[in-house]
Amino acid sequence: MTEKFDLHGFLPFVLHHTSEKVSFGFRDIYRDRYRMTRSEWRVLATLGQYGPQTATDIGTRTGLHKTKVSRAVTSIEARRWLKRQQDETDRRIALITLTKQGESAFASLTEAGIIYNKKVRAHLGERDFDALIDLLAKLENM
Amino acid sequence: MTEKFDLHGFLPFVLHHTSEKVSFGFRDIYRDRYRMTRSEWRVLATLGQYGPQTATDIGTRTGLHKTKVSRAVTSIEARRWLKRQQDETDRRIALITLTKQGESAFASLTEAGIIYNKKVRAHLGERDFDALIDLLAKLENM
DNA sequence: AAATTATAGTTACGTCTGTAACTATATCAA
DNA sequence: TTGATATAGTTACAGACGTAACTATAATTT
Repeated sequence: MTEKFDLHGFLPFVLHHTSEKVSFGFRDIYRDRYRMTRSEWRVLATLGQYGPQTATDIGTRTGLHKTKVSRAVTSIEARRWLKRQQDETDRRIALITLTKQGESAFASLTEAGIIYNKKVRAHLGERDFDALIDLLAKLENM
Repeated sequence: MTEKFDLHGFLPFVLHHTSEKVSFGFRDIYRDRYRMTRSEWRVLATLGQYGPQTATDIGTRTGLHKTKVSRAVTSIEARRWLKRQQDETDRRIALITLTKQGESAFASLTEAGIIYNKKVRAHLGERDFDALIDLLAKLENM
């Protein structure tokens, strides 16, 4: 007896669909306001939230591939939103730090992010929203 | 008083990160077995699950942009995994149907999909897994 | 110390994607 | 009926991405 496959219960499919849908609304904001890609936004947000760190740290925290991180860092650097300073004792790595302009772009986007997130939370209901966040966090630690 | 932004509670960010992580494992399967892209797999899966339908239907069900659907359909057609037959009364649309080869690729991948999904379900726990699926479904209908 | 292996990060190349413009057909309005 | 608008789907172009190969440096092994 073979089991039946059901797309609605297939997590990679459902998760991706929902993720894209939820991301759209906020993507418009950072794209229209600053012409940023998703990778760039994710790198900026990680630097804003966790402070100065290496490219590898950013990759670990965002789940972005190191080439995406590298390209995003290069392009954000070109806007003067971050600076790199090479580590003296290990010259392979560099500490990446947001500039004041970078911090202020981050502040501007997080302000919009909080509003956006509230909308989603209201739509879904606070209880369900919080439960969802918890479940996703649990899933990330697999 | 300004609220503090927290990436861990920001749904677009968390959702995308988790989605990519969960998708990786299964992506390897359809990529290595058939050299398919994610869009192609999603189109194939939708045709397999819901049967013959138009490109617009596929787009609605997958959330894929119509250009992605168009390209995926063209490339799956080139493998002889689907056929299109133009509607007689509305010649803008075509009904897309899997061939036997398409059905058998779908069967092969869903078999692997069921196994993969079970692993994730076991990891997360059945109760949590089912709760997560329900919450995502609720979110999709926003 | 020299050779080997591992890690951080970048780059080249081909593929995939997003946007906008386009073709073709159908529907609606005057 | 004609003209205007809407819908289905494709395509061109530029930009983003994934893979693998690469450079540079550090750590480990012999």
